[in-house]
Amino acid sequence: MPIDIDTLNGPQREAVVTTEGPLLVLAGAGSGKTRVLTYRIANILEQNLAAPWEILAITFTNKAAAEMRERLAQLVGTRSRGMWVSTFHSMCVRMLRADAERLGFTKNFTIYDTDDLKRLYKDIMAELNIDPKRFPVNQLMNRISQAKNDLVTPGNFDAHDPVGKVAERVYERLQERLRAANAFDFDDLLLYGYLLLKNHADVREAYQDRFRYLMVDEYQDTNRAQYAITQLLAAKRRNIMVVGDDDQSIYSWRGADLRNILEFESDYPEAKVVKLEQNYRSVGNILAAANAVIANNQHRKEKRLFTDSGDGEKISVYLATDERDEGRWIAGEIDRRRSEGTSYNNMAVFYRTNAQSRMLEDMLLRAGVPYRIVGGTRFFDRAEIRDVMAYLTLVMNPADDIAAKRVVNVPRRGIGKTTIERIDQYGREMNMPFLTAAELAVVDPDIRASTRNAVGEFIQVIKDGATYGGDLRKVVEMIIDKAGLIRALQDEGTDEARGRVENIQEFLGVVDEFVQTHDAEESDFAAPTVGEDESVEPVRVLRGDSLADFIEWVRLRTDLDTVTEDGQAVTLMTVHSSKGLEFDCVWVAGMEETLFPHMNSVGDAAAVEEERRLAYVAITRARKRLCLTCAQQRQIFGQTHANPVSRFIGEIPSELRQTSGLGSAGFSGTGWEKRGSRRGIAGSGTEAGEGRVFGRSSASGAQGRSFAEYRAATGTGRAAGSIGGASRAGSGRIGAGANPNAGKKEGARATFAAGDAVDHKTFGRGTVVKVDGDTLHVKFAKTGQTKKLLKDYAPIVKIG
DNA sequence: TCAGAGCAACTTTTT
DNA sequence: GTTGCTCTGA
Ligand SMILES: Nc1ncnc2c1ncn2[C@@H]1O[C@H](COP(=O)(O)OP(=O)(O)OP(=O)(O)O)[C@@H](O)[C@H]1O
Repeated sequence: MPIDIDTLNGPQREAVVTTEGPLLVLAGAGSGKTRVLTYRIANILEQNLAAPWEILAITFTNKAAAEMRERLAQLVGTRSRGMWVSTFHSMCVRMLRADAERLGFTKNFTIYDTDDLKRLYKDIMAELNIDPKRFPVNQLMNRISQAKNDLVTPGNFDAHDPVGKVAERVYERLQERLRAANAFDFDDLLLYGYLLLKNHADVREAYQDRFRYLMVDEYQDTNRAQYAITQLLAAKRRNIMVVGDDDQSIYSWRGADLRNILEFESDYPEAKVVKLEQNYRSVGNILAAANAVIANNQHRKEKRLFTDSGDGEKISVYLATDERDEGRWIAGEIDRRRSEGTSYNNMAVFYRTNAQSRMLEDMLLRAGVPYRIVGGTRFFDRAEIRDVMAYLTLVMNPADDIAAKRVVNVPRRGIGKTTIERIDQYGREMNMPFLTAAELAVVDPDIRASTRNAVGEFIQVIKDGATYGGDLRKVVEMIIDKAGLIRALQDEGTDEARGRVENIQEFLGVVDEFVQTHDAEESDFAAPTVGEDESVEPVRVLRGDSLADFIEWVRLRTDLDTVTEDGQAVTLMTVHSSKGLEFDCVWVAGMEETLFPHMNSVGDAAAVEEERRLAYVAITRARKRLCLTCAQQRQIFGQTHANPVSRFIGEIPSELRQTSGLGSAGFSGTGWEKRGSRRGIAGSGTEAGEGRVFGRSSASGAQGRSFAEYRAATGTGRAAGSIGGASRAGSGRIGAGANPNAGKKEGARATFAAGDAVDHKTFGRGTVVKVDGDTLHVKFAKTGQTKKLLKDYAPIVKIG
């Protein structure tokens, strides 16, 4: 089946058939860059110019990678199987797994996320006697992260300011500690990936020989490390295609450097440049607005961008009185669009900062609009899940001190701060991992016998864990069991503990999901090895049967990766997360000065330009309809601020806009949005036990989303089906609107009376014991306490 | 050694 | 509005 390049326009086709030599596609939003890249790969495969293992495609997120793989499968069927389509970070993990020893690490290294890393920083700062008051951890972390992204190693770190001097010391110690723990942080993946290629010529050549074709999407947001890796990989064959839009560069704070794409032509003087000028995504008005806004940036390459589709509706601007009104209006509009036939999946609400999601969530909840949130607290960030992960990690990598210290006394074994400190210090003096030092502590007569026993017990859990074999799910279950994590929680007997147990059990569901989505068909080609025969097809490695694979998968997973078409729900996310996506209807909330553009950026011309690019990204995600909202006043930090309307709104020509709000104009309420009345969604009651009305687990308190919600959002392909009823039940409860139709009519205008069963977003289920004007007295089952709540404000709905 | 209370700083954006 | 830290009393 030849691929159908007739659906492409002239320049797109040109890019697709230009298979040899460097190629730059620099083009505006929605012009089909990603599509071109995908078709180009399909074409290369179709023409037998390269085998699938000889092609490397880099995307910005894992989700984008998965989508591209899927798209390729549609185009060329099974031929694309096993191809390396991944993010820079994932690719580096693979490279490092193959050759970790060269860098003084072992294959079973751990990847530290921000939370782990912060612990390590605090540890180091205590060790080096650095006062976190004078030198904030975050500041040091940023500084060092920046250095890593710029490929500055501790030896080259040359700072003269006070913070820099301190950072220099911390950086040096950090790398020592990470190496000792056999761990990489996110930035290290790139840094060491680069160093591996740079310093080991034979390894570098193996990669250069393997990959005949190299393609990088979203090239405008690559940082120095990613750029350098790309350069090294492409150096030999120079068959590199990069795709991007300088107007969509929004990650400079993470080290992304526009020069990488702007200077592509000087890096590769023989490069062919293709411009795409037709936008296939948005209607005329939206495109005109985007063009007008971005034109205000001084430092950019002028680009033409047109569309053949009609003007469409005007851009609607809603001036809300406050953030509550804003959310309420958006919910109402979503409802309206939905009744006009747009599915929830084709709608999205964006915001500049994660903190803004709270009010939006609350209002959608009241409106009965199902939503899913991208970002914020993740399921895997919950304490109990992190504990489980720490045990698993430790079994795989006993040198991981952060993990060891995290769970040495979880569940409570009576190992206190003093003992931990003692073991830690001994370990550091003797230059050995915490776990080894702990082993010696078992025979240390200076430590109480009971404590020594407890330490011995802990070590045994880890040692036994390493001997378990077979089925991944079984292994994980056995480790959890041996550690006694569930038992300890059950003994607590509180509702909160029960919620945690539930989460751990749901975590086991994640393991199943992982195993099922990583079957033999999904296996990837093994990493290149030194001296391999180019003509022989590399073996394909199943990356889904080991603890190491699972842990890596969890670590590199982001919430964005969980956005699927499964279930009907509106998507809520930051503008940053929306890059590369598209929706029929888009609402952008918080279009105010100091929020968007953010106050930290105002006053710095370059930063304002980046904010404007961000606005450009937001606007260009919309296919048919765009609404921008702002609030006259808004609570930030618990204080009320009155901010002017964002300059970006003013930059949209007024004839393209239609303004409403501030009072009543343009809003036809239906009654539910009034304070005090609401459409509670009586739980569809699919889950055994307590039905959850809210997206958060009522049993486990307010931290993070419930797994049910998470899973609903994940429900990837086949896994969703195989989890079966549970999964479907889950997807019915993404966010608020359990069943999109439920509660729509009859649930409206709920008032409260004594005896009503209610569900509170934070406190869970309860019963109204008394109604006192606007004040409800609710007795909550979980705490047994009675709380006074203002019925107009509390996130509460009537159930049953 | 540990739990709970009280308090402080926090939020710009993420692989 | 929350999360993580310190302090205190048992
Ligand atoms: N030649 C074409 N004919 C019809 N539709 C097209 C064509 N090219 C692209 N599209 C559609 O336009 C939309 C945008 O394409 P794509 O996501 O590849 O653009 P992009 O340039 O990568 O966008 P952005 O930079 O904004 O992420 C997609 O829905 C795609 O299917």
